[in-house]
Amino acid sequence: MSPYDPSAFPPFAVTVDLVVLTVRRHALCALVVRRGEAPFQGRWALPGGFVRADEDLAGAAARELAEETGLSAHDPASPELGGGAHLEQLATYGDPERDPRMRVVSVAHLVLAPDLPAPRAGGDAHGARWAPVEDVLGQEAGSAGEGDEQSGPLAFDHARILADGVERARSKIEYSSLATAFCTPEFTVGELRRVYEAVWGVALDPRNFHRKVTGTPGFLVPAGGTTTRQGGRPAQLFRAGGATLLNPPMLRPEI
Amino acid sequence: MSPYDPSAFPPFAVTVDLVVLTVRRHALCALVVRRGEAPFQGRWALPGGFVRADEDLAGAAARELAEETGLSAHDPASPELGGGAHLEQLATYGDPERDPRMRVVSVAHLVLAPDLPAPRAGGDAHGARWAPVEDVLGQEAGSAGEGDEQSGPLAFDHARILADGVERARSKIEYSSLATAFCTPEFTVGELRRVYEAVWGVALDPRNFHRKVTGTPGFLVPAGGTTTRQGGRPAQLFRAGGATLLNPPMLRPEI
DNA sequence: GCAAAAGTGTTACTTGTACACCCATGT
DNA sequence: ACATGGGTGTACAAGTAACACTTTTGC
Repeated sequence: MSPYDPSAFPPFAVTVDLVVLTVRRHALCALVVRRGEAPFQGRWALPGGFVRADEDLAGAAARELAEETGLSAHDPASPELGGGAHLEQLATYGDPERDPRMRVVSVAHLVLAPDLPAPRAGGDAHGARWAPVEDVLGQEAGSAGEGDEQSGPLAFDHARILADGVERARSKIEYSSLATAFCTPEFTVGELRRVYEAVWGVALDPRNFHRKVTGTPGFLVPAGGTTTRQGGRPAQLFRAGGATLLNPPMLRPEI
Repeated sequence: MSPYDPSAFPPFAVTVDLVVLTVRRHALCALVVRRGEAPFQGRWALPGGFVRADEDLAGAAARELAEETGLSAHDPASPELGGGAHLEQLATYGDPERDPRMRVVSVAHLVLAPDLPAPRAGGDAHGARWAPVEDVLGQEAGSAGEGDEQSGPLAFDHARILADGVERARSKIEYSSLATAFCTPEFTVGELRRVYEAVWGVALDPRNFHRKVTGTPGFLVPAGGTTTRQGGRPAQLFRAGGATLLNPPMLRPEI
């Protein structure tokens, strides 16, 4: 077979799968939908779907995201849309056996969103929920859940995709301002710190954290007001600044 | 269209493209091949080809690499094969217009290899060369070359893919031991330092660099002998140690 | 001897870390 | 008054940066 011969090539289906992460009740959670059809009927899976013939990969991911959650994506390449979630390509999964029916190559995308109302079951999903990643990726298969929420491990290779997405998020907030994507447009230093604590699963020193983020030029810009929504002394409100790279990085505590 | 409906999906061609990087004569170079057919006939492009129906993405990338260079890839997931090059997935490019003939989704892979003999033009490529990335990505279009080597910018969106691969390599050697993939199995501290200098395009302090890499446990292991192949006082030979993560990272000088 | 590259020592400075301590609100 | 979270000061440890200096080869 000659390279790029337009007439002879094996046909593939191309899909996008979404790792949608948020922070809820001090835990990192992922959006999962219940599958309505075989294979893996009744199992939880990542949201996703086919790429259409005329759309690019990021466009397909943004469309699926809107269909499943109502969120609008805000691709860093495109101009700012207020309130949009962060969207980036994660990796591509193309094992010949990953879908028992046919050859499917899936381009996984990572979405980081602020805490949202309960997800709406959009499109063809028969149910949707925010699953704590610790539960769905937990080593003890089938024992960690609260009961009826458990339906075995994720469908297809989605556990692997989710693990890769979580690892990407965990490492990327170290050296970028990505953690602000988990916050509402205006947030306090403490809220941002609780994001780091939930994503990393560690406790950070509030004093040193405050100095670090407020002392990095361009990372945070004061939004003007204060809030007491977390209790205690009123805290300054900030917005994400223009700086996307955090140098020196936020250090993740060992173990 | 229902998700995962095996009968109705738009057909895609899936290819792998390779960003093969090496360090030659103090410069970071990428492998490019001359296209033998339209479109972009006669232009330089990244090596690549179709994914076969029964192979996975990394397998297709390793096969193309062997066909174009004779190199064997050493996927970090699989056991160590002596002398293999580092191979990892880079990103996927799927703009509907990226290939004028049909819908092609390309899964780009990044390969880091030690300095090799002149590339052999394998398979269907009508020529192959190591192109300094500074030349092929240089801002001055058409002026930087030495003359006959120039044939305009890279075909398709390959300039973008190459830029992404170079950026990945530049950032990843900061916090991992990946730079050793550019070295022969046994190398000196000075040779490793020249890799960093070539990839980053900066000069590093030889004394501090030596302390940094030899003082990081597990990064380098003594191989036993010495060499004077770089002139001067004999230098100890090392192999890459088991440590893949470099903590604290090697700091890339500003600007 | 001289140049070149490999290593070691030392010092000044920057940054992270672990605290003690005070501030401003709700109850 | 007290609890809760916000924010500042400070001392110590650790790591970087910029050097001077010695070692061992080839020419």
